[in-house]
Amino acid sequence: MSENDLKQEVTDKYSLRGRVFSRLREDILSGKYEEGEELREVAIGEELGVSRTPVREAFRQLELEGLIRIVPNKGAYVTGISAKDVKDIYMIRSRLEGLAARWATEHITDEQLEEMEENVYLAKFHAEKGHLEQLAELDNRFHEIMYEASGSKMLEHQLKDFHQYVIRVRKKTLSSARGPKSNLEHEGIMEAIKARDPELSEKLAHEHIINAYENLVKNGFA
Amino acid sequence: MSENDLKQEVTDKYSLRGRVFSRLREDILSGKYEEGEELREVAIGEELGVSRTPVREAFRQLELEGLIRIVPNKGAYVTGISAKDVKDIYMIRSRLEGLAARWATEHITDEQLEEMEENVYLAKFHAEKGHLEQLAELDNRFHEIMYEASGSKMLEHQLKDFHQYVIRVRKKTLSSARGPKSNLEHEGIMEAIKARDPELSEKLAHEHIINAYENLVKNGFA
DNA sequence: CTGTGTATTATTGTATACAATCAAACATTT
DNA sequence: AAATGTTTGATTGTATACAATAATACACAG
Repeated sequence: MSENDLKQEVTDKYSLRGRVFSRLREDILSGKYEEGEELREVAIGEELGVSRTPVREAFRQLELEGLIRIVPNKGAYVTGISAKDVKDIYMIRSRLEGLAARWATEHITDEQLEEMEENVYLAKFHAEKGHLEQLAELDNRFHEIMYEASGSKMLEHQLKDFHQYVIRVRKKTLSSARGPKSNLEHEGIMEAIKARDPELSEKLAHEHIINAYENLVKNGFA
Repeated sequence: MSENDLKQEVTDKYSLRGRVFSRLREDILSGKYEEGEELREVAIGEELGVSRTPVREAFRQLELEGLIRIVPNKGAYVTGISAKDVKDIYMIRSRLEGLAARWATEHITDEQLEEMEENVYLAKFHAEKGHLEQLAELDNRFHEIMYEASGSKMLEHQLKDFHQYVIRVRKKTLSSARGPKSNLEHEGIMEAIKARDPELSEKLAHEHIINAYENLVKNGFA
């Protein structure tokens, strides 16, 4: 719910521009458009059945989201992320996720905690079955719950912005099978939150992201 | 230099849209347009002598920057920042500035270190003279140097995004005279960087932002 | 007088027409 | 043949015209 809360502000999915924005966003993150590829206004417009105007406006937004780079009078190009960028992102996230965990410890509601428990429980099931797809989905959701539980729109916004990069990186590394271990760490964070121990939850959430990054490196990411 | 580096990508100051964007940004941050005020496309366009098209595109960008909020089919409104938002921003910044200081310790160049020393030295002078305007300017610049010295475009981008909020808050509190104390803390951070002590520089930079926030609260910010 | 429905008007959303810019192919000169 | 100038086509930048939407004022029924 709160997922859409923020997004709708920005994407406005009932306007053409909003639909173009969402669609392009998806297509870039899913890898349909590759790094460095040029996006032409008319081509995109024709493909989606709209004029250049909404496409251009969507471009401006995608640029600020960091997904494309617009060179004046030339064109729009899908941005690449360097290995250094990825490392920086994970390090920044490690700090912010720690903060989110701390705040979640202080503000989480009973409903949110319940969803978290359900999430961890379900993930354990899918981990045993080897359902990587569902596992990735639950992983994403776990973090979102924590962002929402932090009670900070500002922090939630920041972290969700980063999340798109994480998705892109996952596509590249073909979602390495860290699932089970990741879920164990989620459980640890959750227990710290339940125990109302902000110090511990922050520490664990911080380490969780560091571990995720190290796994990424181990699995051959540049 | 690197200041414009990032900004130009986004603002493109030689296009009408870029000029509209920069101008509106300034006007909102300077307080010309107040919180909640509605911005009409034609009115802004007429004032700046351009059509609605570049204005609309600028609006989309300002929305993602968090300066205005666009309600579909209704209008664009200057966003307000709540006391809670300000607190969250400072807490988030405290983490990220700490990280910036740590990375700066590892990557700072001789030139950057020199500019930092000059900055602290000059600030000491202006602090004695009571030149609040220059002091604020040098304060901003100190942080920018640190961002640049961090060697991380990602982190630099994040922190500069937040900076606009800091400017807005300053306008509200009429820049309380924390100048001298702040500069002393800058000096401490710089010394830690010079001593190549990432642990210490991170800790000091972190505390620096916390102190800035507490001063804000003490000086009557809600 | 109150509440509801309708017309009016202002404003945003989208499409299109025109201007400016850039890149590449071609021609021209040395 | 190499370097430079020029034309051409494609693409973005901007302005304007038209469509859709929302808020307001007003009329009218109860």
